[in-house]
Amino acid sequence: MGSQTFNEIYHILRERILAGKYSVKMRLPIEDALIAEFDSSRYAVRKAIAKLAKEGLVYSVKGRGVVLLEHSPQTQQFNLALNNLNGLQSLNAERHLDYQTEVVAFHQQIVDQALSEHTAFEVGIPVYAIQRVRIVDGIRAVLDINYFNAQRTPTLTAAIAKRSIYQHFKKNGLKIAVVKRMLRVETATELDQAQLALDDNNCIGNMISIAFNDEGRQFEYTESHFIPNKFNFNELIRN
Amino acid sequence: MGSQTFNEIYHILRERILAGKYSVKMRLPIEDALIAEFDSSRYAVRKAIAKLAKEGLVYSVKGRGVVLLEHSPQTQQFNLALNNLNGLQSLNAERHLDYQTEVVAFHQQIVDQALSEHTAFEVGIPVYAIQRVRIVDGIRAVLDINYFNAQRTPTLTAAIAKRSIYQHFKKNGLKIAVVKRMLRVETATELDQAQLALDDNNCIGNMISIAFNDEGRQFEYTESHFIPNKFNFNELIRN
DNA sequence: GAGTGGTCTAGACCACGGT
DNA sequence: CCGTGGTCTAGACCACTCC
Repeated sequence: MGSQTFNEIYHILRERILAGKYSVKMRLPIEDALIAEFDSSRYAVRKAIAKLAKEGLVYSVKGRGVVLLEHSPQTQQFNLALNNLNGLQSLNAERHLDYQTEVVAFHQQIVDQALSEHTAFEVGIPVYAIQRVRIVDGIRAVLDINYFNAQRTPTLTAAIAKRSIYQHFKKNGLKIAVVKRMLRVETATELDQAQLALDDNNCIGNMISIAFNDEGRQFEYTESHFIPNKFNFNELIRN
Repeated sequence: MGSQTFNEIYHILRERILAGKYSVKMRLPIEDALIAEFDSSRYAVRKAIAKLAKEGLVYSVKGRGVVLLEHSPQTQQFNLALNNLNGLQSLNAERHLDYQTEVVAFHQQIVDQALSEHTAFEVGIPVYAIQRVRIVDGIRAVLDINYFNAQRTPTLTAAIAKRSIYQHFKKNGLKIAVVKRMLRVETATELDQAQLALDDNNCIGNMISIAFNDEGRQFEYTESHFIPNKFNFNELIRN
């Protein structure tokens, strides 16, 4: 995978940028110069630059060139992307926090009208309904409320839910193609108050995820309720 | 702009997808068929598909084809992207809420060590420091705390801050290239409690934005503190 | 093995920025 | 005007999926 032309160019350029090699002019060399240096095609060079741009390191201006973005320790921190598809791991996975999981509820049910309206699952299909608390550094930090389409996921058990559902999916050949996410701040419910270490806070962050397999079918609806002051979400917006 | 080949193909395919024209097979026609139909190059067709994928409508699988993602009213809602570069407008701009602005504070200052550490501005440079409350539907919903590099932005006044700073920038030729964002949930400060309609809630959402001009220079650091239960942020993650 | 998307090459012309 | 990135074409070969 890493031996693709554009990826090699990307990695070399990235290293040079972070080492400050282009910081005098605040510009990347022009495309023709990079094509000559790497003895490759324009396609590969442009794809490498596009990857750098997606990461927030550079910005292309038509008619002028490829500009480097200023980067400080603070703005660098913003580059730790939220691109992890896994469940809790997406929350500041880079810290590699140790955590335990407590399964609060585990059962199967049929989707009714009310559940259908917010999960987007069809009425009548069977789902696994799971509630788990994630204990991070000894703190009850996250309440995960999952609904998995039972027809599109391998068989689940409470024991699997205590370990890693996503690893279980991976082992059984379920491929996650796309996740749509929504973030909001909400007043804590009684369930949140009971399960999470909110201290004096009476609100939670709610990360709603809808996941699709590689056949385009939704197999998951999840709400992750998390305590304040602990988790960050990063995003990059390009013009 | 809209007459580019790939953009035309994109719009046509998008319309067909939303009209359900491909929903039987849950697939897009293969690339060669689209090349033939639109009498264009593979480049244009692939670029159109890439745009659909970025939007969360399709997903390409090597060796199989381009799969349509299931879309329901709920998952469609997730497509309203957070791609607006403007300040408050990025918060659910599609609703076109009427709002008023109250300028709470407006002054110039020099960046000291403490301010430098969280804004990423260099110590010693002059900045505009502005605090504004956004009153949405009569509710004090957002507290914007802005710092603008005075050397890289056109002259600002309190009157401009009451209207639109971004329109003022645009008129004066400042181009916003990239915005890096961070989202978190925090315990409300005394300032938040004083300025926002928090009711019984004691937390806020905090959207931190660092904006760069098209020369790659940071010109803005902003914190937008917003009340719970009112704003949503969407995101799409692809594998 | 046939079908399909991913990568790559070698060109061409256009649109925009700066001089 | 020149230099630059953006779009586009016409091909080629590779990697993966499915039968």
